[in-house]
Amino acid sequence: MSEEQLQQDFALALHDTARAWRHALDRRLKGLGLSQASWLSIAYLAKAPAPMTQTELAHCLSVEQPTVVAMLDRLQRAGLLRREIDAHDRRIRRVLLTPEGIEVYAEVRRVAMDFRHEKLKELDVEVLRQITGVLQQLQRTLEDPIP
Amino acid sequence: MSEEQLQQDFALALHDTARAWRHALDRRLKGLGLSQASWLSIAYLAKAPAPMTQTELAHCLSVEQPTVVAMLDRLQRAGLLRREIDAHDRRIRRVLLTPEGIEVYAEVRRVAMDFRHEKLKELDVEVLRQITGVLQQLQRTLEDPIP
DNA sequence: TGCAATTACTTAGATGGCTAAGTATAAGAG
DNA sequence: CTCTTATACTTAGCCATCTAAGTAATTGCA
Repeated sequence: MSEEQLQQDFALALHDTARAWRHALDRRLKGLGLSQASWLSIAYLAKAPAPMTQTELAHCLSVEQPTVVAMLDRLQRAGLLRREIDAHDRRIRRVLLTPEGIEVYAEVRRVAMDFRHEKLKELDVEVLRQITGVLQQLQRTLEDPIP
Repeated sequence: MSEEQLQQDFALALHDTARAWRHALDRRLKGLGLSQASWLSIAYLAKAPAPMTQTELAHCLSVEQPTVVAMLDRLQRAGLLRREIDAHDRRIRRVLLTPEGIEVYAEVRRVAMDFRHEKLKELDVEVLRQITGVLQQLQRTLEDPIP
């Protein structure tokens, strides 16, 4: 197989596997009414030591601000969080999970952890570590603004 | 690092790297007015030995039929393809690239190939081969309807 | 042969991503 | 102190994906 063909296969496998992962996890989370993106938002909010701003959340998730706005709108409608205007800077909204949001996070966290374990347990730990490292390095290369 | 943490890091790296790849390639293709998904559709259509049906294209791309419908609507509006009702089965629309579509494919193919080479050339071929294999295997596991 | 089931495509409406442009507020330069 | 600039969020509008439900045409069984 030519190097060119291999590079094409890799690009396709990266794309398809990421989608298959998201899709399979979304199906698993469907009963809880949350998709992977929503869950990730809630996870970062739950783990933060203090209420985050929307911009901080956008950085954590590596998405743009309007994406966060829409996501929070949905989660707020679902009663899982609320926004509070910062006391010292009226431009800033701090995002807080509601008790219901905290509860949902606990359940979803377990489901996601089980899912990862179930899908990855067959893989050798060293292989997984190596692949993770290569992907992280590739990600940095891709985000390099030079290209 | 615990195995659990490693699995979490892998899941995140898979998701983020796939998005970074798509994003970087989309930026590169923007001058040509095509996103990665559009380009992939055109590539399959260009390489097919005979005009494909929309269902066949959906299978190639591993997406659902409505996704293909929307994609083809856009590409048709852009003048890159047309649909023709099959002579023997009036339910079927065969998709044909226009001369302009064929031209665009030739350009985009070169850009995508250069992009892949540029981003992956630093990686050892054997490592790339191994990762591709693991991702493909994982994808099959994820698509397994059992879970 | 005729109607039920299947198949191919479309429409409707949701999620999740983007860019570009708008609004409100704070910070800083002069 | 004022006016420009920068920051935080929102809105508007697009692309890509999904599921569910609808339409048109064919297949196939009784």
